[in-house]
Amino acid sequence: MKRKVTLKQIAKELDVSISTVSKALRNSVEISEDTKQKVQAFAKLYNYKPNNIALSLKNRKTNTIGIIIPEIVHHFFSKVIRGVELVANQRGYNVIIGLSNESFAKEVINMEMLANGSIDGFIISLSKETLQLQDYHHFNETINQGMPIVMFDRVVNEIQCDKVIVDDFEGAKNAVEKLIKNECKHIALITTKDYVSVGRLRTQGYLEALKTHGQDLKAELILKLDDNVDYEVNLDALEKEIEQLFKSNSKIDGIFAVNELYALTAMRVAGRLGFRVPDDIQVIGFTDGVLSKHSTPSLSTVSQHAQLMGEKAAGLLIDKLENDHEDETYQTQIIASELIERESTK
Amino acid sequence: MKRKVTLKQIAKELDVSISTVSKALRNSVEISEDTKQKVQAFAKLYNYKPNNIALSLKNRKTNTIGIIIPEIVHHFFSKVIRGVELVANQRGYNVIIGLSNESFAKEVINMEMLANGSIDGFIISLSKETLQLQDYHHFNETINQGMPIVMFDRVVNEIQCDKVIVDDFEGAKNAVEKLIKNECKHIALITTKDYVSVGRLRTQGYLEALKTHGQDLKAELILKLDDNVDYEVNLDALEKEIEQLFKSNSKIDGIFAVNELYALTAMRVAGRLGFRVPDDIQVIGFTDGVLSKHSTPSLSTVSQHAQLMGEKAAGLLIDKLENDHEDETYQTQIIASELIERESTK
DNA sequence: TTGTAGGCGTTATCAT
DNA sequence: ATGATAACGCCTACAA
Repeated sequence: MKRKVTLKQIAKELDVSISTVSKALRNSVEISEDTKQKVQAFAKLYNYKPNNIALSLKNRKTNTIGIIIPEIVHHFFSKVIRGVELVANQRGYNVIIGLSNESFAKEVINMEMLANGSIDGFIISLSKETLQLQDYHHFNETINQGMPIVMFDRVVNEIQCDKVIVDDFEGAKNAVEKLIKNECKHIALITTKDYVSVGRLRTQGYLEALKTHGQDLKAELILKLDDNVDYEVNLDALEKEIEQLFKSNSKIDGIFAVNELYALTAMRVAGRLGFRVPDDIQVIGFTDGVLSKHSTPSLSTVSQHAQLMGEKAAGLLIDKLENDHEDETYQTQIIASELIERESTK
Repeated sequence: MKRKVTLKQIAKELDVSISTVSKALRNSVEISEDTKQKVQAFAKLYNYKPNNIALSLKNRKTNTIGIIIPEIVHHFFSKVIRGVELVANQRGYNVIIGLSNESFAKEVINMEMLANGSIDGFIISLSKETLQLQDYHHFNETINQGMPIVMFDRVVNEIQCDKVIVDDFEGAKNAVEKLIKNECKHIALITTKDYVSVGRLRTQGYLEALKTHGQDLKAELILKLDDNVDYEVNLDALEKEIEQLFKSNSKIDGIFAVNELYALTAMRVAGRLGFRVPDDIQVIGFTDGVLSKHSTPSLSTVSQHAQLMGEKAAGLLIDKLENDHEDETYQTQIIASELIERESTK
């Protein structure tokens, strides 16, 4: 077992100084052809590669970016990671991941762990708990220490940094307008409580669409669910809630749901109650998930272009990292959402 | 903007030496209570945290593990990552990801990038291209340099290292036996070409089950698909292949498919051809995916316990990293698969 | 053309 | 009780 070879070892073997080796390997004109040959041949033979850690310490630059997300077993987030990784790799960066698991404490710990020199900058989507607590001190501290942050999707005004978001408001509005155009007169909304920023914006889009098209807002058509309940493991509860919605509003002919699970469950419950999708009820969800495409009927959705978000976020971060003149201006890039029509709408 | 504070700066401010500060912060008995108080208070005030990179260089240990996988937008792999991250974090490690995107070249590049000091060890699942080329030099080189590797799921005998696999053979055999017990007489197999190790093992499990129960092996019941075609974006092609299978064997009453997509597509095609699942045809897939649970009818599957695989892999790796006495013995942990019965079987 | 020295931030060993 | 020094691996300004 041959350990990784260092400059020092090469220098010793060839009986020259460390700096000669270093220069020879970087093809410096200071070094004679002869020595260069010798050194380079030896280095190649022993497969010399500079030690990243030493370089990081010397250059005070790790060429690594940290991404903190609430959950990884989730299509949206894994697509974002793919985008981040793609751009990061192209530009010579590694990606280190931290999962907050929707917990404020884990988010803080993860960030502190990485902020101590391990990475050059963060890409982050806030945990639900952080959104509820509205405690953003760890972000501001990180930024104050000169470490740039790019936030995506779940962002918040209180933090001054670059952001990448999807146009939740417009996306929702378009979706609901589509339903209106398809002659839905009683469009229900299945959303989350307002502290989840994206849920709030999508709700606003729904309201705006109704208003624009002169449809009355009926409170009983709006179902606000507690996003802290894990309905994925507690499907029955979700179904009950939605069933309730249908029962108290027999005229519902359209549904806009702010995520995939709500939308699919709504379709299922509708089917069970004897409604036909899309004939009796049309449904649109808001998601990048796989289930929509494979469900029967397949679900029309507002796509968030998750991978693109990741690419943009990585691009913004690396631009900032590589721009010396500390740009103290922050931008928010808005990714256009896209309505993908499938079988659940006419 | 206050940059991260270092020992040096604290020493300067308090007019003591760097080593005094270092010792004081680690509560060394060598240092007077007085000085300790002063130093610790100051450190706390300026939120001093040791620089990870400097520690890594000094200790020749990064406390970071690298995970190289073919794809991240995939339930199985993201669950594995979650498991790895969970254990890694518990034991004080970070996780850095590299995506091979099923490409041999990217796998090699990613590994070389990380092997130069950035991490202490690897967790890897081979890319399809690597499996085809059967070129494993990069793994052996890494191992030779003293960097431990743990492989999971897509493993290969040629590489000597710890491994975590699911019992593909047994899992497949059990699934097919379930179909046999449910009185299927003509069980089709939808699988991949043999170079994908897991595909091969699952195929063998199918064959074994038939043999054990005295069912004849009929070549026309086996559909071997080219796993290089991305059927996810080319669903039509997949449907055609499967339709062909049905058409040439009108008596098929059971299907075992080695992944989720094949199984779901088979169900859909079966439905379209007028068969009813599970009454006319029973179907079992092999996967940890979400689609199975949410499809109609929901799909019975062999679960791989992906997260557990990740946890085990991380545990094995960290054990090896923290055991000085270079254990030159390697173990292969086999995770028991589990047949999850849903609506696609009786 | 080659080598020396200093520094990135930390800790450990060995003086004082 | 405190401090100087060396080392981890690398690079580079400056000597020789």
